[in-house]
Amino acid sequence: MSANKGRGTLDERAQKLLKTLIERYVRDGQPVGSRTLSRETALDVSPATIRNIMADLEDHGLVASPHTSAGRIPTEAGYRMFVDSLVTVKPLKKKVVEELNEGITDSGDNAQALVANASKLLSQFTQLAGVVTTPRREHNQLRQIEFLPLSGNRVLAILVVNSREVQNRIIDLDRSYNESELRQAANYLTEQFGGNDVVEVRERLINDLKNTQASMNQMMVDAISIAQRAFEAGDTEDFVLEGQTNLMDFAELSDIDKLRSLFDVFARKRDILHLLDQCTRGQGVQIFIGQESGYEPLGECSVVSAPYSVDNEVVGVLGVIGPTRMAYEQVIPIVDVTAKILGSALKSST
Amino acid sequence: MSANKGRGTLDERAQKLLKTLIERYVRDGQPVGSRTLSRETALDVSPATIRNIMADLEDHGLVASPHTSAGRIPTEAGYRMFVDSLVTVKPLKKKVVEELNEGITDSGDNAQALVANASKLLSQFTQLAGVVTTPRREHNQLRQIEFLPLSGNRVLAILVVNSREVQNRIIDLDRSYNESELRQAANYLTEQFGGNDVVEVRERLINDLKNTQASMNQMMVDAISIAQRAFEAGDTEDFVLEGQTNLMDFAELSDIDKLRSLFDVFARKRDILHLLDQCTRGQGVQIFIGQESGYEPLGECSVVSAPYSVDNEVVGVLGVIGPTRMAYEQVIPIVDVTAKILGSALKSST
DNA sequence: CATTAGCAGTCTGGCCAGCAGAGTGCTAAT
DNA sequence: ATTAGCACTCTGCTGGCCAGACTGCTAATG
Repeated sequence: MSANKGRGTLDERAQKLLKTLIERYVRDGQPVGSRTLSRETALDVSPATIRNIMADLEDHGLVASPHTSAGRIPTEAGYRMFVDSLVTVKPLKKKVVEELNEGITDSGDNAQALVANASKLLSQFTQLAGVVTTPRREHNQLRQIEFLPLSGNRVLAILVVNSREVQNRIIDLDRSYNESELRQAANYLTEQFGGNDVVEVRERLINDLKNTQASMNQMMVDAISIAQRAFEAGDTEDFVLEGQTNLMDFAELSDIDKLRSLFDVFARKRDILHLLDQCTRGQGVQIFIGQESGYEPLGECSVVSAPYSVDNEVVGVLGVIGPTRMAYEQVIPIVDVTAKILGSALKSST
Repeated sequence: MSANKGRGTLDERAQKLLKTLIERYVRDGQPVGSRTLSRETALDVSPATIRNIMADLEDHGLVASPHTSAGRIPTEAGYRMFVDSLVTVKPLKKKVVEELNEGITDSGDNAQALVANASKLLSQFTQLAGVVTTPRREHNQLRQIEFLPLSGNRVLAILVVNSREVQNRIIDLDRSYNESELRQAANYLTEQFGGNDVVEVRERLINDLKNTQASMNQMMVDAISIAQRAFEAGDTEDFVLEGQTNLMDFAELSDIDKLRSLFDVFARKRDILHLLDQCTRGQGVQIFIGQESGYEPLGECSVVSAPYSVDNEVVGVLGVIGPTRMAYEQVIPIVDVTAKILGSALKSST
């Protein structure tokens, strides 16, 4: 038994064959036979030899045949090996990078529009479904607070953070406040905490309320309790999915039931968010192949994702979702570059 | 030739048969034959008679047969007649109304959440796709204006309207303004225009700028030109679509290409918005059947919609989209009631 | 004269056999 | 170790066949 058999490492030739097999299979979706493979490679070996090697690859669990007299198709393990060590990512053409850059930069300057556009571009350029989580900074600088009285004991709190994001929340209070009370409270808070991190502000608020309650006048106490309520609910995390209809073109998803459960997962959002969350750790492009994601409806799908950062802080994840049989060597650089562009676009708009 | 033949009006018996034919066809999607129809009705006529009547109905263009030896299925004209004069809408059960009511009312109190929930409920209760346009009032009462300086000549304008909606826009100006200038301008505008209708404010702004420019001090001119910019861009109208995956269960849409073009229309949004816009005129439930919508991808779909109002003013449209073969007698009251509930829910949250 | 029974005609959908095409695994030769 | 050759197998397509379901027509009926 020679080195390229059994559980050992793979022959270089075998690797090369696996690579071309996957590339070929990705191209036209048909199981690849030995004859085709022998013609495709420059190795100059006969189909018979290829058949032997294919048997080895099958032992390794890297390829499989759908039935006796079909060619081979890659298994998930095969794809895994491919993306880990075999794939040669083509650097993107300058023109493509420019198009991406313009597409994102030109999309107005609010964060939501940038994100939506990035998602659209991802789906356009890859012909898969693009997905981008809304940015979510650890460090949100509080700029200003306003309170407006509503009916009953309710108050509309408006927080301006990071100089262009506006959040507003309705808070229920224990008693009603008039306009001037609220204005005083808002001014006090803005003065006191403006320029500080939101999380930090929240902590200081909690402390202040506990420790110095006695020494503060009623207005400040009120202001703080109002503000505390306003900070309670964190931002709702979310993502923008575009081009999901692209997925309907793939034969492996033409089964309407599979497609439906896939779309249902998208609509439910929770699972996808959880999955994307995992991509936050680690930097650079990450790939989930098929079952690796742990979600059944994503069974025959892969996720290629990359976190994007502003000021060296990871604020979100973007990527594409498509069938396991996708052109990784093209998708990977697109995801990679888009993440970088989006990151800097968000930065420059701050 | 008797009264129920040719282009004349329809026999009562013929109408009854058309009705049960449609009800039956809606139920199980199969062409309905004369034998079935004779058993289904209490008319006590033989299949042969039914066949004669069916021939009449076919002359009238109300039913058609897919091929020689199949039963009949309703045409679009048939459905049209059905919904116009034949259908007996069952009033909803109290329990259902309550569930709808609670489902919408309990969904927090911002408008966006209410709308999203209404859409979800529509899709749940009908097993079709639910759609609700975001409310858009003619009369938006301006409550307050704030300006915050950004980098360069840009300013973040925050408008509070109708006491709980907050809009913010970034505007480019011809020169930069410092914080105190902006505050003055904001105060001036809020004082001057607070409580007025946004559209009206805009008009007054344009006039003021033209007529009295000379007599105003620079600050006011600045304030007005800033505000004018802020009012320029109208609200972006939009809709919330839920449960589109429900549509994948219908046999008439199992063709993946039809499904795709349908979903593409949803994603493009523009056409759907235009279609829904048409439902604004006229009150009560409106129905588009198949080609009537004028949009090709909606070929085999119907839209059942109703406008919803706050304070007697129509502010949006909601409805469901599903295959032409849908249970109108159930869908119609659901849409109707949901529109009313959503309207009053929006009112009470003002 | 409307209604009905009966009958011939027709279209679909499922089933099966047969066949070409593609590819494998094995064996024996190089 | 590689390769040529061969027998074998599995798919996908085609055409024929048959049962089932309806219709439209004609002639009979109250």
